[in-house]
Amino acid sequence: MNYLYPVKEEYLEIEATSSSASTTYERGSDEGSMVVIPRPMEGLHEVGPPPFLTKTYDVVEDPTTSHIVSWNRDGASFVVWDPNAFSRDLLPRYFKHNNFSSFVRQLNTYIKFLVQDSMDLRIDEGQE
Amino acid sequence: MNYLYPVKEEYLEIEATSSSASTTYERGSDEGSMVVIPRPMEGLHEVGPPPFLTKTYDVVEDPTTSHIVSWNRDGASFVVWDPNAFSRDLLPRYFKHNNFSSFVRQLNTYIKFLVQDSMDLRIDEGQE
Amino acid sequence: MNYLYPVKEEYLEIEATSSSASTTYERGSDEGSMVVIPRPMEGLHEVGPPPFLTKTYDVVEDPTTSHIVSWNRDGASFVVWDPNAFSRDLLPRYFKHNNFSSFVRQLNTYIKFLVQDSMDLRIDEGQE
DNA sequence: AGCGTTCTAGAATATTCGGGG
DNA sequence: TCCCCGAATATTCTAGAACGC
Repeated sequence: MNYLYPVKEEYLEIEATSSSASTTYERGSDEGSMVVIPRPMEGLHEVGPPPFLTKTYDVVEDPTTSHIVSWNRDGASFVVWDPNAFSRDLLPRYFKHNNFSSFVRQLNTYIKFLVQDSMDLRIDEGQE
Repeated sequence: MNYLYPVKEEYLEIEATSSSASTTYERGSDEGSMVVIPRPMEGLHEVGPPPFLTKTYDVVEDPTTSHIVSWNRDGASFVVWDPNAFSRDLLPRYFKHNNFSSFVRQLNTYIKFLVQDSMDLRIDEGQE
Repeated sequence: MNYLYPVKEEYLEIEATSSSASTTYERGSDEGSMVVIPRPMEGLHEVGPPPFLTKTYDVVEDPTTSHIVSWNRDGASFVVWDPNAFSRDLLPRYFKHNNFSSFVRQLNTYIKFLVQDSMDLRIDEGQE
C-alpha cells in the first residue's frame, strides 16, 4: 500500500569535497521505505521508477560520498550535509545541471507520487 | 524467439574530446537469442529474422570492433561505445547509410516485435 | 521578425573516414533575420527570440568554427559540414547535451514558429 | 509488398524561471 | 534565496508519415 516508487538497485561510483550547511529530506516514517520492490514478471512494459528517483537513490546510497549526502539515522530521510559540494560535485555526475534548486524542484515533483496514504515529508536542517 | 530487446539509454560525457558518448541497447536475457532460424528446404517461404536484426546482431558480435560496439557484460544489452565511429565506419558496412538516427529508427521499429511475454528490461550504462 | 528558417536535408558521404557528412538547414531569405530584439528598459518582460534560436544563430555565425558549421552561400540556410565535430565539440558549448538528434528535434519544433507569410524554403547540399 | 531511409512530431521527463505562500 | 508550485523551454525516446527500391 504505502510504498515508494519501485526502485532498481544500481550503484555508481562517486567522490566529493567539503563544507557548509546541510539539509534533510524526509521520506516515509514507516521504517525502510524506498526499498527495492520486486517487479512481477507479467508487466511487460513495466518500467522502472523515474530516472530522477533512481539517481537520487544512488547518490544518497553511495558510501563514498556519505560526508556530503547520506541517509539519516532512521533511514526515513536523507541529509545533504554539504549543499555546496553536493551541487558542485555530485549533481553533475547524475544530472545535466549543478543547481540545488533544480534538484529540489524535481524532488518536490516526485514527492507527490511517493506519498501514499500517509507519508510525511519534512525538510530539516542538518548541522556539520 | 526474442532476438533483441533494444532500449533507450544514452550516457553522455559533456566534455567529449573525441568519442566519449556511448549508447546502450538491450536484448532479452535468455542466452543465444537472435539466432538464425533454420530453414528446411520444403519451407520455401520460411524466413529468418528480419535483415535488420541479423545485421545488428552481426555488427555487435564482431570481436574486431568491440571497442566501438559490443554486448554488455550481462549480455542482455549492447553498448555503442563510440557513436561517431559506429556511424562513420560500421553502419555503412551493413546498411545504405551512416546515420545513427536511421539506425535508431529501425531499432525502435523492431522493439515491438522483440518484446515477448516476460522479458526483463534493464538499462546499463557504458563508460569509456 | 523571421529569425531563421531551419529545414531538413542531410547530405551524407558513405565513405566518410573522418568527417565528411554535412547537413544543410535553411533560414528566411530576408537579410538580417534572427537578430536579437533590442530590449528597452521599460519593457522588463519583453523577450527576445527563444534561447534555442539565438544559440543556433551564434554557433552558425561564429567565424572560428565555419569549417564545422556556417551559413550557406546564399545566406538563406546554414550547413553543418561536419556533424561529428558539431555534435562533439560545438553542441556542448551551447546546450546541455551533445546529441545531434536533440538539436534537430529543437529545430523542428521552432520551424512552425519561424514560418511566416510567404517564406521560401530551399534545400542546398554542402560538399566537403 | 514489404523493408529501409529520411524527416517531423508526440510524449515523457528534465531544467529553468518566477510568483505566491 | 525558505519552500512549493505552475509554466515555459530543453532533452530524450519513440512513432507517424512520405518516399524509394
